[in-house]
Amino acid sequence: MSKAPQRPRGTQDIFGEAAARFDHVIATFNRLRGLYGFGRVEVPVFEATSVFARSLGETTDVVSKEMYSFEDRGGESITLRPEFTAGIARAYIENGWQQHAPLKLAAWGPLFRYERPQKGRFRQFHQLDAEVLGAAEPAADVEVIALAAHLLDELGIAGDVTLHLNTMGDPATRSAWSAAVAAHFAAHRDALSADSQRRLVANPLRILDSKDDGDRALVADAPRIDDFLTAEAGAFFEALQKGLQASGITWERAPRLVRGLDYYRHSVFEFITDALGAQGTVIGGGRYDGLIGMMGGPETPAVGWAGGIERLAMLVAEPKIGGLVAVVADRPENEAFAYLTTDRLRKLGWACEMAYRGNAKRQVELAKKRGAMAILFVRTAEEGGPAFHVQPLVPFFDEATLRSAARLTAGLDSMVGAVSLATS
RNA sequence: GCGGUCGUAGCUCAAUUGGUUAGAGCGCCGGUUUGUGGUACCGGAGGUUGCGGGUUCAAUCCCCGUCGAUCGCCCCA
Repeated sequence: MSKAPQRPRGTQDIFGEAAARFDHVIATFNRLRGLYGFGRVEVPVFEATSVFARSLGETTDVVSKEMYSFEDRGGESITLRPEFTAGIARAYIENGWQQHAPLKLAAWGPLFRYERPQKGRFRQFHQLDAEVLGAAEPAADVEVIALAAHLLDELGIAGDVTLHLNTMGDPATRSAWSAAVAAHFAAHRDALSADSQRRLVANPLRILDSKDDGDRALVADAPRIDDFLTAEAGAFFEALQKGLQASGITWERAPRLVRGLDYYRHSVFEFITDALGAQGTVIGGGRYDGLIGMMGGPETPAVGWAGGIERLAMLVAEPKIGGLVAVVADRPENEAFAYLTTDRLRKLGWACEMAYRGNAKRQVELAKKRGAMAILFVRTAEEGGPAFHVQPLVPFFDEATLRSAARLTAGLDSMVGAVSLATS
């Protein structure tokens, strides 16, 4: 047992009901992003380390300790993608996608971060991602947020999740506010927790979401960004809120919600639930007008979000699994008819399966255990062709469904000859 | 990186203050019964108690380490 291979820490084998939830989240996302005109984009799962290192700037902890980086055989430093945005930005620059701007893109897939696992936090995890590149208008922010809100609604979890919204303003706003916040906390340095004294040097804005009770008192009368907004930044935030309101989206103003990296501008938002403990952010995003320019591309405004598939999957209701029609040959000599029936059913769009082994009785038992919707017994009619007996197993396997089955057998009729349909 | 809790059949869990051949349900395999079929009964397989070391006459239980899981902190792109 101990010699058997064990999956690496923080990875998961997703199966059964959990896999069905996972799948449901992705399917819903794919459907909705189509409704909003977001095209699918595929970018590499690994990139040159510099792609992520640059987008993360000098956040040394993140770059040095929390990325899966290694040297390939050519001696190049490679990193497993810890986020989508940097790779998409790289692709945008490299392929000259500015010709397509404004470009609406969607992606989903695995991401990797070398972190201590917690509830809803893994080393290989999966995210949905939606980005609008090359649009400076607040309408783009409205649209990506609307997509996120719609997704939560379709997943049936909108009631558990709150949209927290803030603005970082433009660069002038941000630097003025940031400096004021730093000055405020510096003036009360001795009252800050040890962690926050460290933040004061590394990233003062992060003190705003400290969990320390003592810090919170100081945070309460920290300078507010609203007092530093330039006319332009204020107008942008105003337009965003008007757009959201007109779209029927509700939100909570979160004046202390921030992004540490300074290429973020204007909108910052997170959809948060309290149903998942400390890892309550289910979708997070914002506008990152400074990123593409910083990575060496043309100055390009952009806005987007990413959502944790695992976290979303934990919140969705149990999807109904199964629902197959089990085809059972009453006797071995009916197997050929059963194969034919199964084939026809599938080509007519019915989900169905035949058991691999066991006699008819056993197959019935297993079909029931597996949650089949109905059992279709294939028999031999007195005239020699196949005869069928339908046994519904679930309440919603109703008359319409039975009629469809009748139509199926009618189709078989022309192929096989004499057919009789027996229903109970 | 730091701290708390946890780790016993395939799964969910038991096992009196450390005490003899570590149990049950479900699942799995086989049989009987039933017979348009989810039944009931009988039997069977399956564990070096995560792994390694220590204390003890004796360890699932106590101690140390390690690997995982879980909850929180740090971090959060």
